[in-house]
Amino acid sequence: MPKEQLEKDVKQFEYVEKKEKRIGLPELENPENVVLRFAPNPSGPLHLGHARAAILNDEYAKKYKGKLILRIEDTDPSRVDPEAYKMIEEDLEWLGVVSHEIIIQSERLEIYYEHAEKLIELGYAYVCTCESGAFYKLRIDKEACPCRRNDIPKNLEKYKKMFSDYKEGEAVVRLKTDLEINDPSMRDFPLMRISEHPHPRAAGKRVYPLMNFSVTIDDHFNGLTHVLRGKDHIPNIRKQRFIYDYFGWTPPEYIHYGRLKVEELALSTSATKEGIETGEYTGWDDARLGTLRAIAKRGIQPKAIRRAMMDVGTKRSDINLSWKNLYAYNRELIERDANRYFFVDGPKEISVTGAPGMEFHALLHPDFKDKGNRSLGKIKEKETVKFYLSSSDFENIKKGEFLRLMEAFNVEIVDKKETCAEAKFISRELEEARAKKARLVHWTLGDNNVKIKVVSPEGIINGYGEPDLKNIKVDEIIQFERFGFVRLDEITDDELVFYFSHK
RNA sequence: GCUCCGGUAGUGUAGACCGGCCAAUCAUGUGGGACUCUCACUCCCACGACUCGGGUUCGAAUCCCGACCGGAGCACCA
Repeated sequence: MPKEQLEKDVKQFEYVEKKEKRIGLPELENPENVVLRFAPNPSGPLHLGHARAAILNDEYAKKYKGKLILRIEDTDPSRVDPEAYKMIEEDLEWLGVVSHEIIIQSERLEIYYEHAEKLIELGYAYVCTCESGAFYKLRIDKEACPCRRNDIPKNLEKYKKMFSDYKEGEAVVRLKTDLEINDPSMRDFPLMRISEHPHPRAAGKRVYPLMNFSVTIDDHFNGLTHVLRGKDHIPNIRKQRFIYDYFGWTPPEYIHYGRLKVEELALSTSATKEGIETGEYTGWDDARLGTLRAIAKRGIQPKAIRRAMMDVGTKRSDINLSWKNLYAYNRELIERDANRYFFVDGPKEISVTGAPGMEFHALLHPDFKDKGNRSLGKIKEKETVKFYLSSSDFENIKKGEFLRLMEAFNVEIVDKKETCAEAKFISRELEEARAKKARLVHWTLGDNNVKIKVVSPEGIINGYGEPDLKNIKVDEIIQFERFGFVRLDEITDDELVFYFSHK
């Protein structure tokens, strides 16, 4: 026996073996020719909750060199937002999720029709024209409705009429399950229904499959090997199982993850939509929302989200995702690329006398000198110079205080009023400020600055920024020193509009 | 109410299947300190958890039972 093999065998019996640390996602059960799917319903753009399903599916597809199908589940015409199809694809692209195939259920209605008919022909399904309340009552008592007793030709005839005669709510196709099942919703659950609501992509159609039916048909015909979805779908395994069995198909492996809540955030698409309509939110990308487009606008990197979702994994228990963790991952990604600038929030004037003429410079990034300098402006000798301080710094200063204007000089506060203060020049040396443990504050010049607006989830912050801010480009992420990271979203005629990322 | 599922530090996570190496991992956070012309970065130190009660066992975070807490489902939505 070769030495290598021997070592391997010995290792198997060592208890140390099982303590090897798992990295990344848990292994899949039967990972051969893996086919997965991400199946959102197109009622709006994707949010953080969707990101979990999308990313985890993507990671598994990559891990096993499998295939990921994007399946758009648009079989409830009343909940379809025509814009959503495009938005979902954009959001996935931003996330870096690669789908190898796109399936839109409203384009596959004929397949569902055909299979519903097949189930009727086989005697496994029937068309039920009972009033829904009446059926509900019978079902509670585990009793069959009159339609269940109809023969196959009769059912086929009624099925045809669903496409022409019956109105919405008048007929459904039901699967014959078992009236004795303890969960009433399992008993002869519906497969197809009529909706007269116009479908933006399936004009003229009025018969639609219900979720459990279309999902089963598609999972089967698309060769799904593994299904990763929220635990709210657990009961559906049982329902779908009936369909698999009637057709003689084998169901895929299922993995169900728990509910994901995000601190102080409502992820619900329908509630968001309502908020947009009433004007409470500015749009799908409102900074307060958990949509991916809102998060992107705030300069959060897709990789930060991916890492957070990998962290979270596929556990069954519910979790509460913390923004702090997400921000920490994001900071790690953007820190070294984010150049530094001064921005004063809620500017308050401070006039300084006796300063020498000088030019102010600072590094674009304190850890990378080769990135070069930025110019903070210049002043002339003996001029009374006006500076702005942020309102929080202004509030803290006291008369007689020794203060360091960062990258400039040291001053002493001579007088302080409600909205402005006067100071006199003392010295230029930073060391002196350090020795006196003086406060170091950032500033902008009174006459050479850029108007700035920062949009944050908490509201809008106005102020002034240093002149070199004119050089940055839309989409660039920078750090306003002692304020936080921001992303430039828009340059308007008179101001720069930033979105706040995090501290 | 009925039927399922879950509970490890503030948050997320590893360990659980196969009990001992776990006075419990890693990340984030928080507190303190060093560095720094930022409240960012970096470095150091500290803090902080097996929901509870029984049982099995020489030994339980891990197995069993119960309680409590949390969640999901109980649609002609997905």
